Amino acid sequence: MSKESAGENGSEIDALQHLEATGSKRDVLEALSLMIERAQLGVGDRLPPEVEIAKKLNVGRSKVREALVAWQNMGIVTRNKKAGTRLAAEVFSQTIHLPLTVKIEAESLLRTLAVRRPIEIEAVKIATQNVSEQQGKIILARAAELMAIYEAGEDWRAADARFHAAIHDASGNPLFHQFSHLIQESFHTIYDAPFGQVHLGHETIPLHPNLAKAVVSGDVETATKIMGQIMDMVEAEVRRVMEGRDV
Amino acid sequence: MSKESAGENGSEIDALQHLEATGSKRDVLEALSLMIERAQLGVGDRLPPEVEIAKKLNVGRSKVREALVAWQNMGIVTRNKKAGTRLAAEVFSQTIHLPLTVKIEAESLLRTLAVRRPIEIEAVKIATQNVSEQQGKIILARAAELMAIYEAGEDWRAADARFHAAIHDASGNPLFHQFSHLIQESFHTIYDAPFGQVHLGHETIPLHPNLAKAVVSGDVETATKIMGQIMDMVEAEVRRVMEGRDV
DNA sequence: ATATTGATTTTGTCTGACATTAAATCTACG
DNA sequence: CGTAGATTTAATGTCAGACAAAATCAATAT
Repeated sequence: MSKESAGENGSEIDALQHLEATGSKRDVLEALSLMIERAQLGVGDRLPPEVEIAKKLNVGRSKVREALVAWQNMGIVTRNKKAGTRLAAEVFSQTIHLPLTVKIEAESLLRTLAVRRPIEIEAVKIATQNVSEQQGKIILARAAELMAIYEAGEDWRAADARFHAAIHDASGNPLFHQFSHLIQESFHTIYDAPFGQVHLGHETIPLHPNLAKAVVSGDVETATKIMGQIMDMVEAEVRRVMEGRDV
Repeated sequence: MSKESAGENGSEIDALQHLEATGSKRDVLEALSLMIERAQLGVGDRLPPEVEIAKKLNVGRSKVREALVAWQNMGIVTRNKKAGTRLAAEVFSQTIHLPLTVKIEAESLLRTLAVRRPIEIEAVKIATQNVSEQQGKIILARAAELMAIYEAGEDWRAADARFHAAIHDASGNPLFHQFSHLIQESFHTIYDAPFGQVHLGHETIPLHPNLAKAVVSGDVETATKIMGQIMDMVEAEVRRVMEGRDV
């Protein structure tokens, strides 16, 4: 949509004015999001070549590559030799009337959740079956810590990540940790800025101590049920945020 | 285990004799596997620095980085500045008496399956609920193609991948495709060589046409059940291969 | 009309240099 | 003698420039 190919002479991409990226991958992605919004790029449209992006943002081409590959892994863009980097069609197939960046973010967040949900449930199931005494103590401690930080009104997101990491550790399968890490990263690289204030998922925090108890007591059914509830609540919250920005 | 730090003077790592890597990421990982086995490296032991590996294998340092980062993402190694790249403890915690490379591969394969299982089941569930008529035709066609190739005794692995890809497409969520792609890649980058001949999972092929039918007819319960069976059978087959190499 | 060849553009890779970081070593002082 | 802090050093992280490979597009020949 919009103008089919944005790169015919490369002029309107100049919406990407240098933007003072400090150099982190995250900054690069944010700048690109903004650029996409400014230039009104849509399905299949091309992003500027790596070298141009690097020049404009004043970072190395390797950094730009790293960022674009991250998007590629998330299914947001496709990359081919000569054809360049293009916005992946599927991501934008359902058109809604939000600003494009928010649209990408919220939709991707829901897609990410759809993948995260079964992983978290499986992880907690295996963890509940295999948890050692020491690991159980860690899980309980993390839950208590999370609750305390939450009730104190501070930023509990890191504590939340640590709690889930403890469960992944207890599962004994490092891949759960890794995949969750990947997902976590996609949350943060793209969604932190717009959704940061919303403290996505805060309604789920009071459930976590009960989840911890179920895990250490070996109650698989309860543990997986609560984890499912948590995932459902996060999803509902994302949808609510989308609605809120809509209208 | 083994000699604690393998890099004190870099001499015994010379087991990594140049090995004629043709340059693909896969080749680099294979060469490193072999090197680890030769040098009898164990938990926490260090791999040589990137530059050395690159020099020995006659590839660019960027290639070596790419390969090591892939292993890092799979949880096989940890990477820190000065500390270098080390074999991750968790991966080797259960010591069995297989050659180290096979040990890594089979164990990692099982771990990978544990993550893949819930993803595939969730994907087929969503796909069954959302599948369009056209996508259904594709799925049926892929299943038929897979069956034909299998019965002809040819290599059906690519067809199998296409079948699953069709289901992921039908789910409408590109992330399923991406995650599955990541997993598929870990299968191939590490496990293809030793397990290639085994044609891992061949017992499951006759189930696929029924799975396709269940998906297009909207029968969620049957579809998820068959997918679960398929995953179980692959896992059982991996375990059997491990046993076979044991003793 | 179709196939082939060639030019061009863009990503992919290599190389070498420098920045950054964290371990290891050394030094000074209690 | 031992510990805190400063210095050295070795490894990954980043950058920039050059070249390789590939895919598109155009021009040409059959």
